[in-house]
Amino acid sequence: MAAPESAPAASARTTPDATRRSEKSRRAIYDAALGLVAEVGYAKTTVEGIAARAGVGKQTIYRWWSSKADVLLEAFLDLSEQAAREAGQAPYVIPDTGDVAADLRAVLRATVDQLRDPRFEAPSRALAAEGVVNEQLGRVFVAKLLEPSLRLYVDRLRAAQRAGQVRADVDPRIALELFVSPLAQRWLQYTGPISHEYTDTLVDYALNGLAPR
Amino acid sequence: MAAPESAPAASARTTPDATRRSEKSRRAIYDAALGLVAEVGYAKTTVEGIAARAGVGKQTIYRWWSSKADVLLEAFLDLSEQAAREAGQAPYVIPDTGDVAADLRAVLRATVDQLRDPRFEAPSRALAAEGVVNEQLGRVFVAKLLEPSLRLYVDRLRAAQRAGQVRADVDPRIALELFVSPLAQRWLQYTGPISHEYTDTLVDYALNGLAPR
Amino acid sequence: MAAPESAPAASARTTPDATRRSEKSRRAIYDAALGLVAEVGYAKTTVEGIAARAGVGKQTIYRWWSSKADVLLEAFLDLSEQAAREAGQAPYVIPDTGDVAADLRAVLRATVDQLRDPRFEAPSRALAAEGVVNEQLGRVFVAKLLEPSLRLYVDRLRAAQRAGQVRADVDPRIALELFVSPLAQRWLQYTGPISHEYTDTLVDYALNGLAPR
Amino acid sequence: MAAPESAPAASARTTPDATRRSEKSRRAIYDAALGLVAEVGYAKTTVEGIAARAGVGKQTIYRWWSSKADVLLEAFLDLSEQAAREAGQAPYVIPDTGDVAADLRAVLRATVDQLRDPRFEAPSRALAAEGVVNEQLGRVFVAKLLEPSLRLYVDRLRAAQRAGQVRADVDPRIALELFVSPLAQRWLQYTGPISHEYTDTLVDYALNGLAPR
DNA sequence: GTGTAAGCGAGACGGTACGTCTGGTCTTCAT
DNA sequence: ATGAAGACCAGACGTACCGTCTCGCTTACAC
Repeated sequence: MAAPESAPAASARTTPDATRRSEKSRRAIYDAALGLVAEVGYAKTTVEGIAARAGVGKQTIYRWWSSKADVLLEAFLDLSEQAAREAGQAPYVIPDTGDVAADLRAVLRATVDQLRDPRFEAPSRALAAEGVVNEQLGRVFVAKLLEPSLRLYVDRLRAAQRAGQVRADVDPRIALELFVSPLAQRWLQYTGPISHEYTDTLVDYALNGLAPR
Repeated sequence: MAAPESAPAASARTTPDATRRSEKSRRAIYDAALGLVAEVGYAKTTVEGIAARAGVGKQTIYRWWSSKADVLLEAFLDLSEQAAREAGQAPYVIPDTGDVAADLRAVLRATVDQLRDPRFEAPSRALAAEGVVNEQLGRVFVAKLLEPSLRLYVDRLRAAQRAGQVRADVDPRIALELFVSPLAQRWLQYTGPISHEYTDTLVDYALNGLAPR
Repeated sequence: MAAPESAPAASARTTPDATRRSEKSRRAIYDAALGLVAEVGYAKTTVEGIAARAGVGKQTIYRWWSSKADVLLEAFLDLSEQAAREAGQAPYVIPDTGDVAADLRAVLRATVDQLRDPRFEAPSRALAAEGVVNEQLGRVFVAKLLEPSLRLYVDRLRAAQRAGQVRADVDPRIALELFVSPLAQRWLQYTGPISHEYTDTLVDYALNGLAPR
Repeated sequence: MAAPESAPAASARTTPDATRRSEKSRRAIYDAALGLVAEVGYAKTTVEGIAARAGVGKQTIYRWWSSKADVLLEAFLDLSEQAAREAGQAPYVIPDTGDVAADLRAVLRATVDQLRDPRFEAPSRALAAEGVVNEQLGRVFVAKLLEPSLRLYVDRLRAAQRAGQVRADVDPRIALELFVSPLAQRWLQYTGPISHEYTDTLVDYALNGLAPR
């Protein structure tokens, strides 16, 4: 009797051959997806609309992705990688000038600026929202996009611990949330305005504590 | 002068008469909406489905609400009020035992417990997600549900300032974010596990600061 | 044994008290119904629309009539009676000048003129159409509106038989259809144009026969 | 000057491609439409019902037809063609035995039988009714279904004229109405019963005239 | 003259169907 | 065999009316 695995197309719907994949279509789909999300928002972006704008058949999308969220996630990952490459030599690290407070202030100010970049705003907000409600996507979003950035904070805080600027007993992964999460929540949930002063204040409070010294 | 038309309302599509509203239908719609969101999730909850489960005509929903999100928001507000009433005498205030650290730990532990209550989880997550992407709803969600709770922290922190347990120069509205936002983000975005130890740690870090004293 | 009729409200849904009926509303409903049918056609005329235009509650319509068709039928009957009263003393009879051919030509010419009166056209066409598909209404329509007119032809043809102008062995009720039905069909089904010449021809063919003499 | 939009179709909502049309769906829709009209009547037949019974999406109906009446008209035309093909060799002509009276009696008797065939009754009555009130449909109904049949009478009457059995000066198109229209009216409007005796009588009256000879 | 019980205007209600839109699948043809 | 195109089944959308059911509010008859 035949091995249960060797059947070419028993259960699965004949996995497509990735080597024949059209790179042009993939790019066009990414561009269309990001463009539509930026222009009309995530909810009004449809697979049909992406296909039409990309000049692609719907099946070409469904062949390679499972859903609108999936397309957008990959498109956004691609955009991020691209942006990272463009950023060039100043890459995946938080500067270490020796003054952890100043360094954190600087990187948070840069984050504030990026959160306001309309190129990123719509898709990242859309993905974050979908991730809230779609746990599977949310975890991928966090793992692929959020955690890599948070890891930089962990590294910088560890260096600060070695330099004696941060208590040795704090868990850096938790510590970073004291200034990152407030910014994230204000951005995501409109719970308050975002500004350089605000993030500066967060760094101050977090490092020095709310209690008097 | 003879008015040719007695119609008073020019633009609106004849606002319904709220005094004749069926309380029974309203309750049935709330229950159906919350039930469906809990069972099949927000995305698969439809107005048609809510109407069917509530034993109500679709028009009765569209007469009083403008969208699925609107129904769910009100349903959840109602649920919250109801829960608050049931909770009884221990209501809208954070206890003040004189030890601000202990008080914050206690209330955050209670919040952790509530976030895990399946009765609240699905609808509040759904509303939060919708609020991320739908600014109008998001602002209502924050104003009606989030801010009232945050205000309690502001009050407690101010008392702590008066008692000399919190620096007089900190802005309580920002300060509270140091322990509230991390919890919120972990819950919303699955960026990490939630536990009593975790929130205890947040309170410690926030009050004492990350820097050595 | 109790009279089977006198029961006040056993099974029925409490028959309304006709003595208290509002004559003003009845008239307003007739006018609204005829007006709407004339303006937007039967299909787009709704009970709701009639009620709104008549300044009347929907229940006032459903209290006295069973359906849109029923309202319109009565409205049209009322209109016909009114028109008949206006027409004055020369009413329900076909003139008898002694020349049956001339008399039939005259009355058919008058019918042609009436069929073209826009005041009658829309409602009578609408009723006729509804009667085609709704047998109950159709029979009432025929009994109340059509048969009384046909009876006049029967009378006139009988007189002609007595005068020796029409074969004694023909059934007048069938004979009249030879000239009435063609006109009716052309009008109802758009199978051909309607004119005085046309009806004159019908009378000629019917009386003299198609076969050579 | 460059065209800002490549969209070729300005007004139309992208006409569907008829070459890709599903023949299976078309047949299923015809069958469902005729079946429903026969079973529950025209008024209670809905597009939704047709789609459901045909196992077809609603859009597939709206893609190819504009309304319920339109579907039914085509379905009925198709049915008629089919019936004609089945009828086979005995086709589109009225027999000519040399005796015009006998021939007309025979064909009218056949018509009576057909009018009572329940397979035809419901849809043709429904279409006729819709045609009364919807002029556009009515004219198509007449042109496609009625006139072709009437033409046969015209041909037969002309032959009778050549044979000297019908007056040379009568217009056959009008003459045929003397026996066809009465039957049509009785059937459509329930103005009287239909039988072979009745149509025999009509032929007699029409050929020989009402006046004594 | 006052009470009571209808009819009334109004319109909310549970429903059905409308005609449209989108999701995801399947089919056809060109490359 | 992939990809563009788009027809297909499915089903939710928000709207329009259906016929029923309260609501107050006039009437008008009975007391």
